Amino acid sequence: MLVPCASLAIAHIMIRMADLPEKRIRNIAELAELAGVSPGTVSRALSGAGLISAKTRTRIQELAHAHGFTPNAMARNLRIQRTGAIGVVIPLGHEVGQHISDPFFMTMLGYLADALTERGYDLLLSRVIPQGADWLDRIVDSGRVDGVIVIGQSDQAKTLDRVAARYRPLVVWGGHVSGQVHCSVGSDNLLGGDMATTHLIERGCRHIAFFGDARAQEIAQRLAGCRAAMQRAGIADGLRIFPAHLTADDAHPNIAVFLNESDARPQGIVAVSDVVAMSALHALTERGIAVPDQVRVIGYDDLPIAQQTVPRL
Amino acid sequence: MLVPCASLAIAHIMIRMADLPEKRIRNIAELAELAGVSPGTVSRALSGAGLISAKTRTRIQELAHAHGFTPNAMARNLRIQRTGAIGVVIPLGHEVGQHISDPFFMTMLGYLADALTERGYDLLLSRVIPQGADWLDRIVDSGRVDGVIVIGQSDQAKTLDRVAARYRPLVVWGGHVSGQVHCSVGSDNLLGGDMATTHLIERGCRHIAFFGDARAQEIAQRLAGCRAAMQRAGIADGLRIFPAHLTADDAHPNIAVFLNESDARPQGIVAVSDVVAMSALHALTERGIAVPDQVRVIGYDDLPIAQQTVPRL
DNA sequence: ATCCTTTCGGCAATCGATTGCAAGTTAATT
DNA sequence: AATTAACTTGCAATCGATTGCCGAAAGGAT
Repeated sequence: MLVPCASLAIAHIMIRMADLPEKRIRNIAELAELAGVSPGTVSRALSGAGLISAKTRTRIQELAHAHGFTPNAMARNLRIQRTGAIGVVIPLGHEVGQHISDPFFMTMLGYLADALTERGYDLLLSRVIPQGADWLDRIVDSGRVDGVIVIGQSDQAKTLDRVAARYRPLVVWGGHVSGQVHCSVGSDNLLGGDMATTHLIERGCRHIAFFGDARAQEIAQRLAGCRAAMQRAGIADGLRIFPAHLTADDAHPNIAVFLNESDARPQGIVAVSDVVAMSALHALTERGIAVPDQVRVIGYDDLPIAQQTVPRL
Repeated sequence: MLVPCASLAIAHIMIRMADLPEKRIRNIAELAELAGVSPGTVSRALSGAGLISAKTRTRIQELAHAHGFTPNAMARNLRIQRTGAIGVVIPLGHEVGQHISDPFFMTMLGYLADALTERGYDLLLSRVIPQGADWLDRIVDSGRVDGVIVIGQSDQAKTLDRVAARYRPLVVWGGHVSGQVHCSVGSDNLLGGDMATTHLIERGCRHIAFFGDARAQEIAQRLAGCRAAMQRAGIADGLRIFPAHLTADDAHPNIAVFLNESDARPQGIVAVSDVVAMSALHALTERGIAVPDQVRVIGYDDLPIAQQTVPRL
């Protein structure tokens, strides 16, 4: 006999539901029914500005609060065509092994998160490995974000330009080249590379090693700045370039190998990022090479963590 | 005469639109009209598994691709009640000044982002300063995420328990206390605190300083472990506690002040996190105190950045 | 007491995609 | 050739909230 069992179970459920301090309200319509008004009225009561009497509003708001009801944000987003979220995209084009846990990204992300959440935006993070040309279109057209921040141009300048031509709330962290369509924010890589190199030259370095993979636009610009400074000092042939990757694990052995080539040991190292610089520091101290007495090292990003190394960068 | 101007302008616009390789398709219905089928068919063609003939599918897919059309993810999410995003929440209850840019959060976030994006999930990040009891309800009921990860219990154990009782896809990074309702993942803080302290005791430390604010549950547990180890060694009165905050800026002067109290300088420092430990290292080296010869320091999190300090933690 | 002005709240369309059901078309079998 | 089976595709409801428009009710003025 199934029927008695079923009704017993149902009765049980009903009792348990009655035990609960409140029945769970799932949408505006249910709350409207409970309050004896129409869904539209509930919407106006909860979302603020609509024309509605003060007492109806407070009554409905209290009811909503008592039942722990929060209107579904996605339905709202769909209707008003606004999400309150900014997409942060990290394209890993030239460095497939690089992870978001890289200190540079994390620092960037941290500051972005602070700034955005302080302004009431949420942050939708995607790490993409660009394959095909529509990776950015998918994010931009997904309707899930009000704007997009791309961290690093990687090797995707063409895609960025194409999307930027039709989608305005797009900002790219990275270098700037004349003629580019997309809006980019970032440091002056050319000048930075120049400054770093000049700094080393002024301190007597003649042989300088540049650690970094010039396929990414930003890095290429830093290298160009570095070259310019060397040329100005008339020691353009003292520059050696090592395509160190941006991950610490990768950079470290790379640097170690290089240091073993004893001929023409550089007196200065320009590292393309602080992570690489720290990796270099490490390799140097392991071999008992004094920094900065024998070899000077200069990094780039000025990450907070770089302040904690001994010796400091 | 406005009319000719207007029509000229319109003609101009139309010409420019014709110049474009394709007209922009904004939704499934427009693409359906273009393809001469119904919206439902387009949906089936693009979303994969539906019953539809192979040639209609490829035809529509090519059309969609040619026009750079991507279906609106939010509408889809609303309908299928799934978002493909996991909410990561950082409640800053006891430490209002703490930012996401704190290295511990960043490291956590980095690994989470790697793991989630590798599994096809996006990551919706919110930093909340809990006020009122419904901060977590708002996130959980917003309908924007399929699950929530809370990083750190802060002082919100009650709220976490209440929400966990009705919402299952909720995981909290933090300590575990018997009787708690919410599911937590984390290190064994009690054991960790014990191990760190024992390590120092074994190396001859009798006076030990604990740096950390015990209001947060995790930290309280680490302190308890520390106490236990001291008691076991019969030197329970050698422990001093300093409520250092979790930010480096805050911890540093705190520690400096403490070190100036020359009486009973500790031989060992148990720092509640690596950031605090690094801060302590800093303050010590600034004063020319040898680590680990005069004072030993031990941290907690084992962040990658902690490997880069000299001396190592 | 009647008329006019304001304010309140309900109805229904809308945002864009998904999907069960049924109708229509084609292929297969007897 | 007729009947059945198997596919395709269209129709329309649905997810949950927002909002323009219109009728109803309340308040004020004469």
